[in-house]
Amino acid sequence: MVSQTRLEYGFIGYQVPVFPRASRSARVRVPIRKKSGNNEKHAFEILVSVAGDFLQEGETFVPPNCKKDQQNACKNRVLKEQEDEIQSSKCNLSDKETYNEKTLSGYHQIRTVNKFSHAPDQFNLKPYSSLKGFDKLANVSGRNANHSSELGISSLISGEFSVGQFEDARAELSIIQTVKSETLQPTGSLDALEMDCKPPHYFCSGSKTSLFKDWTTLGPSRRSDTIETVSRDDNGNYMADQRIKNLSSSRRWRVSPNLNDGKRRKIFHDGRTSYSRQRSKRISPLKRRDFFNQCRFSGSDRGFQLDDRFNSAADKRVDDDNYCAAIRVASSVASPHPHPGSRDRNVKLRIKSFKVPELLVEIPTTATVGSLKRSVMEAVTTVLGDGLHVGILLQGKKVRDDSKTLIQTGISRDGKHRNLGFMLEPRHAQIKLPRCLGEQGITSHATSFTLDPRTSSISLDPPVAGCINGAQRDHHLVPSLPNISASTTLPNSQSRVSVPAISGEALAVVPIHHRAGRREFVQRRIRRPFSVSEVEALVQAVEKLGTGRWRDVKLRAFDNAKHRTYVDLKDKWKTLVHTARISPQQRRGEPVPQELLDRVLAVHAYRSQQQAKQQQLKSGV
DNA sequence: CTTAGGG
DNA sequence: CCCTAAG
Repeated sequence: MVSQTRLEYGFIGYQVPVFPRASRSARVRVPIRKKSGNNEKHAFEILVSVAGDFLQEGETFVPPNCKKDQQNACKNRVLKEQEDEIQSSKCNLSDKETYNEKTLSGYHQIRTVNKFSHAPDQFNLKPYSSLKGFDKLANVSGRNANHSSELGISSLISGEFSVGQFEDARAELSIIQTVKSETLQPTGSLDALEMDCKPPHYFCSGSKTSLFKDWTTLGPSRRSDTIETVSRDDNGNYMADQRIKNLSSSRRWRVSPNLNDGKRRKIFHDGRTSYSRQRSKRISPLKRRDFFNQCRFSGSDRGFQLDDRFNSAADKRVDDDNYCAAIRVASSVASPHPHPGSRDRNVKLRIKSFKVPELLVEIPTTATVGSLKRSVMEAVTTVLGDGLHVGILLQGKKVRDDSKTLIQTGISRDGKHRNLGFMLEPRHAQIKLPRCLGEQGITSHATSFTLDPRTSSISLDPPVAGCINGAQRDHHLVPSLPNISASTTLPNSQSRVSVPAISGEALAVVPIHHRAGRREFVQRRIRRPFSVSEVEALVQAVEKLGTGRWRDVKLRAFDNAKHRTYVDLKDKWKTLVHTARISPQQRRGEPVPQELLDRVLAVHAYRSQQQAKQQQLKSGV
């Protein structure tokens, strides 16, 4: 039985950011920046650069421990050659076929030469159905502000999206063994989306280590949608990087769409219900921890300030919330005479940007491109449709009272520097779920799905079912309820189940500072059994270096295997020793040649002996 | 960040 | 593979 190789894709295109996988190993960020010239050309560059974030199994790579500037230099070299390649191939970017072929193949070659192994995994989501609602979204007026914007957002979200990607991705799929999504989208980085009564535009964002300094659009647009670019300053980039660093692990909203019926779910409605029910059925004890981890929920007072042009203390306060989508109102242009008492004046709010939570798609290599597209589609719609509500952020503070007027809250005054923000937040709170209570952090829908290549069906990932399911019962309560998770006040996650001696009343009013000590959940790495040749390499290295120098072993024998950390190697050695000791009948997986196992035992025995001697010496002296 | 071990 | 105490 051949184990299924799977791909992990991250997405950043249309406001679907990718966050770094949690890992202790170094991660390279991908670059993208704005240029104001030929958008299609840029699209290509971006794709190339984005591809740089995906490492292909079995190929060499820049060692994690290599100096950062070395890495960058390396990357730049790749990029340079890449660009040269483009020039020489004279690929016509306006011709989609040519564009795809040239760029991908060209890039592939170059990166191989340069020991970079990447796969193009950039997707851009293209709204191609009616964009009704954008007008509503753009113009929010009077006391209906909340309602209006929610309408607009809902319309936007409910709109149909197609998933654009390379046409020849199929070929790539067959080549790529595994793709890791790397950091593409730092938390809170600028995701400006101009939505001024226009269709959404495509863009991606970069980070400090970007090869490109600015923003640009992503991918050729099938439609004649306007493409705009939004720039961000270097300082913003830097800050974004800092944030990412602090996060140090990925936060994903994993999506578990149910595609078995082949029908498109209705966002915000029936889909949600049927969803959770099915998920809850599939929860397995195996994933209990993940389940717990994913129980965390986004408090209603979190959000992003995405637009660097609005940098402020308030921005910093919320900037590492990358679960919530946020909408930034660029300017609230009130009437020329903003009298406090003039209630019938309208306020025009222009939403500058918002952010969609991260999502992760896991899909077998044998899946078709079509199914991949479908997967992404489902992932996106599921995340978006799983229930969001709109939060209002005024000068960094959450406006909870829905009954206040804009004037009362100050939203209508002085449109220019009001720092008004909208947040798209998960609808469901976890507050009624004791098991989730102590969990730090947020996240209401963290789900995942896998796609079966044969049936093209998407299976739901068990872990998250229960919490979401449970939470949904309470989703009406959420928007103005204080988040009582009180997690940050608890010593640690040990208090997860049994809440310490804090009265319920106290809990209810404990202010939440989610970002402090909040933990992300992390996608468990894909299991990748060691091949015989890997075992061979490992044994050889250990024979040479001995046990206890796993970093050196890594460098020596697995330097080009990005997915094998020294901890992995140490663990593998441990299991090898175990395997060597048990009877062959008890062994599982690909059989390891007895010869290797003998060597394992020999080395192990020798090292143990040495260690014992050391101990004796110590105690003797 | 690495090691070493338990889970 | 994950998690983490220790160094």
